[in-house]
Amino acid sequence: MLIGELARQTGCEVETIRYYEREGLLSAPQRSSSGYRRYTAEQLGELNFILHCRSLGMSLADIRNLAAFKADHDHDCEDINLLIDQQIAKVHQQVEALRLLEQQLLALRDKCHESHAAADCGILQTLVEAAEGAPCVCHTPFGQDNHGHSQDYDHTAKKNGRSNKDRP
Amino acid sequence: MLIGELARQTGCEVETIRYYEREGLLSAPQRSSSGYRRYTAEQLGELNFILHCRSLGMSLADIRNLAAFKADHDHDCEDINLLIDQQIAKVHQQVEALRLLEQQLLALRDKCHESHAAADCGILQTLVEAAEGAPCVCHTPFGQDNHGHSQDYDHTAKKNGRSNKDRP
DNA sequence: CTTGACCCTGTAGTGACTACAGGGTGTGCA
DNA sequence: TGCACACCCTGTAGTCACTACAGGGTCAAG
Ligand SMILES: [Zn+2]
Ligand SMILES: [Zn+2]
Ligand SMILES: [Zn+2]
Ligand SMILES: [Zn+2]
Repeated sequence: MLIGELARQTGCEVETIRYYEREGLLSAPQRSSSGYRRYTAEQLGELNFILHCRSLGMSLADIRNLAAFKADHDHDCEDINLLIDQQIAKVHQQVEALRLLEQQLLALRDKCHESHAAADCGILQTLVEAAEGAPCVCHTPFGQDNHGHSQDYDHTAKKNGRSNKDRP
Repeated sequence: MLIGELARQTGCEVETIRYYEREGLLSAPQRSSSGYRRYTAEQLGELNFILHCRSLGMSLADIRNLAAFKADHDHDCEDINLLIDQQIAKVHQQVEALRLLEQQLLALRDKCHESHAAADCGILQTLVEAAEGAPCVCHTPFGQDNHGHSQDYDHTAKKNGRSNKDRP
């Protein structure tokens, strides 16, 4: 099977397959005399495994780990569970963050109903005033006194909690 | 005000401020004789505006547009509403996609309860069998006959209805 | 013998930053 | 005066998971 056929069977693009090989996720296939990649059913399974994991939102690093666990049959599956649990936690946090975001955007959207000049637009006014330190519908949940607003939408929280001196 | 002070007041990192200037989001400040950037209260507001919009999940391109609308006072605010509505739609789609993802991960997690060898792990078995074409708990919602599974987790959907990488 | 579909490698681009390298500037203290 | 040290500058390259070429080679059909 050539790469184009594998791409057709998996729904994965040719360049992505080559990328996975470069990244060491997909084992390097045999080559024809002219250098064409020749795939077997085994590699079809390998690629489907990767695509399945990707569809569950796993990073390529996670998938590499998972593939290593898969190869090491006697290894305890505790690490697999940990990986899945971390993935669940990550996704859950993202859901929560995005739900909050949606509420904030809806509150902001509610500031403008009918068409008018930008200078009078409640949305723009809210954004400009918030930039000057005023409380805003989007980041002031419910009649909350909000001094020093600019520190409140903690954009550093998105990274990992604290920002300044963290080194990965 | 030098760049470090602006960073302290906004909670934005120095390199990010320079990045915003390079990207044309923040107007270029005056320079001291030695080339140091000197910021005024106006630019503090500009930066807070950007950070506020970023905290609402807007892209830098959206923020650039919004800033242009802000400058053009007589422009109709219809475009602003459109931008916000699109942002809401985008976030909503992400929430839905991630909620589905969470359910899929929980279903998969449910395949393993107690610690055992990787070879016997229900999670790994599910993933391997799914790669071979079998239906899987994560992508077969409810006793559904699922032939040709590999086409089902439509990885192309990520292009339009983006999955999880947007909000790290 | 040409057309066109397919294959190869290698490089560069995406978004929104982050992390240096390698240098210059300004202030306080002995 | 010398020096430490905090801060500033530019420019480049890295992150992640691809995607998009450029510029070439291979192969079967007509
Ligand atoms: Zn309006
Ligand atoms: Zn707000
Ligand atoms: Zn298990
Ligand atoms: Zn599945």
